[in-house]
Amino acid sequence: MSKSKLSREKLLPLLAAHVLEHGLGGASLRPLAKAAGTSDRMLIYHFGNKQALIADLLDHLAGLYSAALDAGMGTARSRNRQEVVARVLAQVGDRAMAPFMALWWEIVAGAARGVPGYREAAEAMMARLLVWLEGQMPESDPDPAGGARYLLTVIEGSLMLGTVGHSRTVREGLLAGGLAGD
Amino acid sequence: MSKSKLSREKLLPLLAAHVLEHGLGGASLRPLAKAAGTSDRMLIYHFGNKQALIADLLDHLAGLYSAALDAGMGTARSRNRQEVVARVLAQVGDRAMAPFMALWWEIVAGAARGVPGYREAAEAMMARLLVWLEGQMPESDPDPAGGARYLLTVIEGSLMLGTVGHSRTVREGLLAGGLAGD
DNA sequence: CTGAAAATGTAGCAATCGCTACAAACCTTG
DNA sequence: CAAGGTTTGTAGCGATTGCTACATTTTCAG
Repeated sequence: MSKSKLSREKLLPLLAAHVLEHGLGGASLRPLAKAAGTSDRMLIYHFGNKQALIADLLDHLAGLYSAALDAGMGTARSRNRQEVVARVLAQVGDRAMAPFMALWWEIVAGAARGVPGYREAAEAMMARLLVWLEGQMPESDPDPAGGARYLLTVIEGSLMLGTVGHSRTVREGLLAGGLAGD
Repeated sequence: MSKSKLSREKLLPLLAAHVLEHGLGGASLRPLAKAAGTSDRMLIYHFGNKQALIADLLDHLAGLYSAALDAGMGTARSRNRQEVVARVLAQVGDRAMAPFMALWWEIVAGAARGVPGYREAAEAMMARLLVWLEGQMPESDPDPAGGARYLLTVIEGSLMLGTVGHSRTVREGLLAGGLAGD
């Protein structure tokens, strides 16, 4: 292991906090370093270059994301798909998750542009979310695997429309699609 | 009118082309100017400052977006919701729309971070897409307005998962949700 | 204790950022 | 043609970018 993996893992949480607050795209070495209590000099020393730093950071953030998911949702099973959608949207739309959401769209944008590492990170995060969603499906569900994929699609669409100011569109759409309580 | 609106509208298509190709976030004045055949000096002269330029540009891009939508889809009505989803995904997932998609996620990311002008642009673009979608609904549909909102949610979720490498998840989800031909 | 390796500070480089000061060219109106 | 506003080129400013050279301190194994 080059350059002591330990130091990097001490730094990552502080870097992640800064990125969650200020965004990923505009993050430059000196502010990042200040947030982590070091110098740009040391960030390069530990991570090699900025791109490697971002890659490590994305990986770390993916871990934080799934941890936040698990922490936020109780273990009680939902009784039907509508309840799954409602609960997930309620949790993920929570204020505490807002920095993650903002970061998430930045990652999606990076993936769409082909920025190195972004698509992999996004894919991993969605895969994790999908597994987690499968665990949230009602016991009585006839097709938990397919249903989870279906709900994931609907939920992500809802989140996007919500961040863009179309919460009302989402509400009416879920109602019409039979995915919201009437 | 300050600084001749005409000049700005001559510039906007060229600026838009550059932004569609190279992204919005990393766009800086000098490359933009070169793409438009001017100098950074003149961009500031015509638009006042970069933020105003971006605002005008977002508005122009929203126009391009809806024009591309209308141009791409024929006038033939779909027979059911599955067909609407399939056709819209086919068109919007087309190669020609890829630059728009990449730009779109950048706009969403900006909206989520509260960058001035982004949320308004995104909201307007989704509103336009929604109207357009309503016009694409099957004549026999029992609830075209609600259905369009529902399909918009599903479609946008599908697009996001697609750009992130989860096309397979989308396929299986649409099938399970009764929104894809079996 | 010693010597090598790891870790860190200080300074700075070339490039780019948005933007501006100044002056010259240009075009319109009288 | 003259005057005055509109448009443009040139040059540059101060700040920031990722990164490096060089020297120094700290740490740890023998």
